[in-house]
Amino acid sequence: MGGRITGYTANLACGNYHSVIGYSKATGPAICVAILKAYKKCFQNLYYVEQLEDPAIALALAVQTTSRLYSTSAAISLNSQIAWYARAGQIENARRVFDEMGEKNIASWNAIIAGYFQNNQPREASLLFDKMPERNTVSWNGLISGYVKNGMVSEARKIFDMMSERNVISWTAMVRGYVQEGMIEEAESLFWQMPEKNVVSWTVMLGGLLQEGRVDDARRLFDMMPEKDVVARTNMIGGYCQQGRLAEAREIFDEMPHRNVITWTTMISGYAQNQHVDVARKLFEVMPEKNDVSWTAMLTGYAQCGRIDEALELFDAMPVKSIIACNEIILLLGQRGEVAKARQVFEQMKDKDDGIWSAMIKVYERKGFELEALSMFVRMQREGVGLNFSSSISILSVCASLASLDYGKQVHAQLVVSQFDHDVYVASVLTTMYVKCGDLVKAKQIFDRFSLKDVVMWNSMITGYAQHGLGDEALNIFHDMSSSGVPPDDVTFVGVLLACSYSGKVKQGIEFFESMKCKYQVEPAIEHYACMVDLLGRAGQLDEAMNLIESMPMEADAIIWGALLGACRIHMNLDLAEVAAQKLSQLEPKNSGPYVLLSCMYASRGRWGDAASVRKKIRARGVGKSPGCSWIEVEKKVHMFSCGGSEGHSEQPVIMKMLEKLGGLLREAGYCPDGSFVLHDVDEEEKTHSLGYHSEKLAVAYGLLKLPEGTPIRVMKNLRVCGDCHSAIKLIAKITGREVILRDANRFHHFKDGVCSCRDYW
DNA sequence: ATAGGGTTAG
Repeated sequence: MGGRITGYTANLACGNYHSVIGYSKATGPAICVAILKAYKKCFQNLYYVEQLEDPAIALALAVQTTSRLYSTSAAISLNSQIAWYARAGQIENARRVFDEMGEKNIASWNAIIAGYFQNNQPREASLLFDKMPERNTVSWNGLISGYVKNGMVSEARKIFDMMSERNVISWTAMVRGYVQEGMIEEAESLFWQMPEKNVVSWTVMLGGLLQEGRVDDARRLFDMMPEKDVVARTNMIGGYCQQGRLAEAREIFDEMPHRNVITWTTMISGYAQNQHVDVARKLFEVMPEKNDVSWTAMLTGYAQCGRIDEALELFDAMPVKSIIACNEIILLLGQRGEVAKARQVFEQMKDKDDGIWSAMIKVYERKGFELEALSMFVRMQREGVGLNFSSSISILSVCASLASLDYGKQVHAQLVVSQFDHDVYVASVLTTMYVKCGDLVKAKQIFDRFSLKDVVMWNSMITGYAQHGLGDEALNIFHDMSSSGVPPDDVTFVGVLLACSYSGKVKQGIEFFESMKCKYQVEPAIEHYACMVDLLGRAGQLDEAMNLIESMPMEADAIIWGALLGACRIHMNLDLAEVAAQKLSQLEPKNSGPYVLLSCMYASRGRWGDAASVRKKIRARGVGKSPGCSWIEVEKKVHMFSCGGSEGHSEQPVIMKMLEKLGGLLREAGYCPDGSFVLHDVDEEEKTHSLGYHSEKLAVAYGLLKLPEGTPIRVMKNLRVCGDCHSAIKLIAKITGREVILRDANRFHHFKDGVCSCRDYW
């Protein structure tokens, strides 16, 4: 029987799985487990074999498959069952087997203790260790490695010192512990003290040096090794690859007597990560055996150098789609804007980790599918998936752009529980969220709690104050930032310039703009020019603004022309407005907004002929408003408005579909639209108002009028309020005597008694 | 089999 076990091991190592199965004629319980492992490798494209978490099911499968061929009966020992359950993360089941078993030997105790360590319960493990009737070296070593796994190196060292008889494994585990904590000197000194070393100990030390980036030291150690096996060589290859020293890596690779999957994968990923994807692909094609890790390595190689089509092709061909590969593909598809496809990959995954959820949410957030992102968040809550660092940041950004304070607070609460809120970056995003939702007090509270602020933190507060027109407060923060020693970056100056712009500090703004380059070494980017155009324009210096646009080192974009157009509206400069509107219509052919605005300007001057000719231009281009819908949130009740659709209601079904979808999302998100749903088809409105009303905004205004008296109106989706809508809301605020706070893409508008208090509204 | 080493991502 012993001989057969050796045969099995050798065959397993060489990948001759069918030979392994051939040995099962004379099988015992231990062998049966081995067969299963062989099966797992052999049938790796059978997903359920990979998924076996229950030894009972695994056993049934083994008996079924093997007995069909060789009439095998088998059992898995109770000790193995303990380990099996523990590996699968089912520590309760492991404990049940342990508690129910009649006679426990040392191995049973060792197994359950190791299980608790694996499942990150070091305290329970050490309690059990104290209760053990007798201990052997395996028990002591298990304790060392258990503590190391849980990052408790000093505890491990105590045990190590306490042991009366240490073997190579005890020493190696301890060295590994120091390596893991980056305590490389301690690791080295212990390593050289070892009374006896084997390949594994050498490899652990080698890995430690490589982890520190000391490749040449590692190579010296490597050359000193009395024997080198696959693992040691693979380790060395990986080290060279990480430094981009591919030639040296390849030399070791070529000289190796045996290579396994991991060796090949290491080499392939080395090439892929160093801009040699095609070389990697050639190796990938010839490698004798691939697993999902090799496929994933190849895939990420393509992904990282932007060869998306090849990455997708590889993904489709993958027999087992690893979580990592799915993650990569979801992000890639997202970048490409193929959001629905990304969602499909997401839904098809059998088990999702928290990273996958954040990837999907990130895609939605980046691509502007805010409601979908929120709906994913709600689904996460329902399925008990906690927020992690990345998903909480995405959700907070979504809350910020929807001005959804309710969800924002929910996320905040969870961040407090998980203590992620101690992180400066998270806190910065949190601050931004409160700012965008209009809660400046809360934002400032969070901001003040951090004594060590980073740039992002400073920026979010400066920009926050600036966006609310609190120029002096913003500049005060900038002043504090300067004295704190954190150097400002490009974002800081966007905030500073905005602050100057919104509070009319023209001279100061120009000074900041000039000093950012010479004093702070921040090169002005297009955003800064946009701020300056805005600043000069608002102040009525339209020619200066135009001169700046013409002298810019880069081509002006839609934001810049939009800023100029806005300024023209304030100061009624029709000539420049024509220029700006024309540029805008070139840059954004589908956006009819600029021409609508222009026609309004002519109309307000009584120049009906010009207004009509501009509207003709809009029609000639065939641009209608794209169908869309918008919602407002009033005391947890949702009011929805449809808008757009070209003339003749041709897109009405599309809109209705969108509304249905939106309604589903909102219902799922915990709103109760039934009974408080207001659907407005605004095309009707549009007919009665001959001039270019922005129907969506008008719908909102109309909706406000219909709200029950005394209803507090808090926050809206970020609408861009255009002139006509503005007067409508103003009028309604006067009629109803109700206070309305409305968030624009740029700032807050405050309507009371028919007066709007936002300073620089055009 | 119960203790020690290597590969894929944010």
